[in-house]
Amino acid sequence: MIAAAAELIAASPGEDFSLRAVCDAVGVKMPTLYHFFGSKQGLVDAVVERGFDLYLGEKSAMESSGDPVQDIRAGWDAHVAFGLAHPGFYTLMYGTVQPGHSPAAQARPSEILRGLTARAAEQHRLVVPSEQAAAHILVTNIGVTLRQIVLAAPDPELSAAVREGAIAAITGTGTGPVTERNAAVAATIELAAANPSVLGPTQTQLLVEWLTALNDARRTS
Amino acid sequence: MIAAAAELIAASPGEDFSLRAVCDAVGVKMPTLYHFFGSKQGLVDAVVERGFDLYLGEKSAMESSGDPVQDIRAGWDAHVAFGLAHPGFYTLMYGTVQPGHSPAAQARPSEILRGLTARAAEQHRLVVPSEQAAAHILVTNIGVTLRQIVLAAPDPELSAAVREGAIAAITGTGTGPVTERNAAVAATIELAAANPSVLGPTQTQLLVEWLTALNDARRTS
DNA sequence: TATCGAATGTATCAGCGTTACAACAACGCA
DNA sequence: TGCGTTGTTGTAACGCTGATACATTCGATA
Repeated sequence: MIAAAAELIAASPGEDFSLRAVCDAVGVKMPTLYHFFGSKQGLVDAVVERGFDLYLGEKSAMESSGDPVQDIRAGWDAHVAFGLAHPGFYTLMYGTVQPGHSPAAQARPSEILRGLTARAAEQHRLVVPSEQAAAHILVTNIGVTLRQIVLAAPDPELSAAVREGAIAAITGTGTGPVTERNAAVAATIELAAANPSVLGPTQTQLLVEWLTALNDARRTS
Repeated sequence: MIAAAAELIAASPGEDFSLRAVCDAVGVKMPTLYHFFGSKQGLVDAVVERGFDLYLGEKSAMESSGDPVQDIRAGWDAHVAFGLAHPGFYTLMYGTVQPGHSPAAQARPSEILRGLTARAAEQHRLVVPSEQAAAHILVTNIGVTLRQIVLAAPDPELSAAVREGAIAAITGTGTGPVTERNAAVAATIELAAANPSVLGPTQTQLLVEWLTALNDARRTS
């Protein structure tokens, strides 16, 4: 039944859908639907929940690269790809505007993102608090995805530009503390992490560890 | 009549509104409304148009600072402020998801923004094409505004951080200039060489070699 | 004054989300 | 085997929605 509703939603993204159409598609009458979901919002919530399951299913399929910032990059692209592939779902998940009521299921992807920014913060690679970095990434990621859906015009170049801009903003490779001496180390870490093919993944990993140690020593001195 | 509709929309942002409620508020019957607006979407379009008029009215009240990037900053803040002040309007203007159909009135603010980025480009202050810079600013500005409305949690700090991140991304004050990155790597090499006790002499030497390779790879790319 | 078109009220339609109520099946228990 | 309880489903209806056909009124123009 959820599948039928999802199909109708996917068939006309952004449009509203009729409970009776869902019932007809399943071959059931309306009280049955109300017995299980209680209201239309209940059905929508169930569909959204399934949407997040689908999203997280796709996302968890990709293993971690070991580098949190690289994982943020991959997560960003997966986020955009999911939104463009399932605009109906995505609209319900992130595009519905009801001040105060935000789907509880949104917490799960946000938690993953916060985990990544927290790891990045542990490595002293963020120039803003971990929470704000996660919010920064999330809000720009949602913004670029929703905009592409609204305009019905995928723009991978814009998505990549916004992604790198956001990452640069939270890692401080450009904005604020350029004058600080350890900013140079932070920028170098980012440069190495963003180009793992130059030294190879293993040496890059080691390099990042060394630079982190160097940065820590500098901070404590 | 548009005012009455606007009032109802403002009264319950994100919610749908009833044409009959509008008619009752104005003291008129439905055929009158349909005579002037043709359909509900027609009324909504008229309200959106008025919303943009209001928005541009506020915006044009502030004079240009003479610096296009500073104007982009001011425009960003005005955009967010308008969205938070009139979430109902803003949702209709930028938050409705109907692939293919985007309000024509959106073109006006976008035109202003494109004018600013074009001026910035003339001054050689952008590292991306003028059009992409405008899209970058717009998409992040909308994203941060919509998100604050959805969460019903104004966050000026986040807005400012995203704003500076976006501006840094298009002006290249952070990510772009290769020379700056090379300078960062070079500075890190000096730092490591000056503190061989942190990693030990052998690892420090290896680190310097790697960083040199990384710097060369960056320079040639 | 006569006429035409714009503006407006009356009444109605199909469709929507939601619900009260009755009918039915499946189960534990005597 | 028979009974009652519980969970599920169909019938019918309510009030509301956006939208429309039709008759009517009003004002400007010729």
